[in-house]
Amino acid sequence: MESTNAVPALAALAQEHRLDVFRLLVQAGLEGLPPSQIAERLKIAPPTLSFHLAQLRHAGLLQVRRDGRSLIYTVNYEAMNGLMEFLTDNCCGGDGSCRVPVCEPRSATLVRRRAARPARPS
Amino acid sequence: MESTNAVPALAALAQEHRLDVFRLLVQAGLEGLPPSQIAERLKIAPPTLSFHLAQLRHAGLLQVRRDGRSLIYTVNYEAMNGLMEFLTDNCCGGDGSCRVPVCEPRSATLVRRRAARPARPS
DNA sequence: TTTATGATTCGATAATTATCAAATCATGGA
DNA sequence: TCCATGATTTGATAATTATCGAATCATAAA
Repeated sequence: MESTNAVPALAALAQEHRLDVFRLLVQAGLEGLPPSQIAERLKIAPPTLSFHLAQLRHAGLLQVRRDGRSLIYTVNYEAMNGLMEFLTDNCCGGDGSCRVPVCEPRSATLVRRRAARPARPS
Repeated sequence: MESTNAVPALAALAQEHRLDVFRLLVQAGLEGLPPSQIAERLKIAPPTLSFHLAQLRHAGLLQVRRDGRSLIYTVNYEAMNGLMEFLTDNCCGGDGSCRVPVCEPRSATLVRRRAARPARPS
């Protein structure tokens, strides 16, 4: 994740409806949900939801696949983890004391420790 | 961190200058930096920077203290960690496979594992 | 008190964004 | 082919946001 991607991603999340949608899909996991169900659960008008889903997708935070007449939206966990890493990059001067969040559904490798840098002269 | 706080926090970060400022302060750690140095490093006009610092502060992401004529801005790590937790809340249906990011400068307890929920019937 | 410096606030302007009714598109079934 | 359903796109409107010159505020030193 770079600055170029991070700002649109954060902007996408910085809206009540979109944040709700994103969090719902984070919880839904790889299975995902169609707009009809999201709209019903969160009480969002279909055109408005469609607009927000497009924003999240263009920001790289969501992926979409088709299943018959339904579209299925899922979280792009790689982008989500990349954003977390970007925000905490070189946290506290990179003393190695902080950890990066990693969310990988049904995977074994879940937490990576940052490479520690030599302490700065004080 | 709740939804009420998360949207303003994300909105605060969803702007190029503010994201740069925040990340610079994340790296600066508890020591922090005065606006004059931030402005110089990031090439931001003082009134504009002041506006952005206020946004970040009102969002709860920054704290400020005074040192003579200078103000010193620092990251509110608790708010930062709360935001991370909120975004990854119940990740992947809460199967316990994901971890929460925690950044605590000069602290020992750095990663907390989520409480796993019983698996849903499939 | 006067002056200098670091920082914020005011005010005006330009640009971006959220919403939803109506129309359109895409797929599957009759 | 025609119809029904799930979803998106268009278009218009209302609301919010970023920027910076000029003015103001706060602290420290002369």
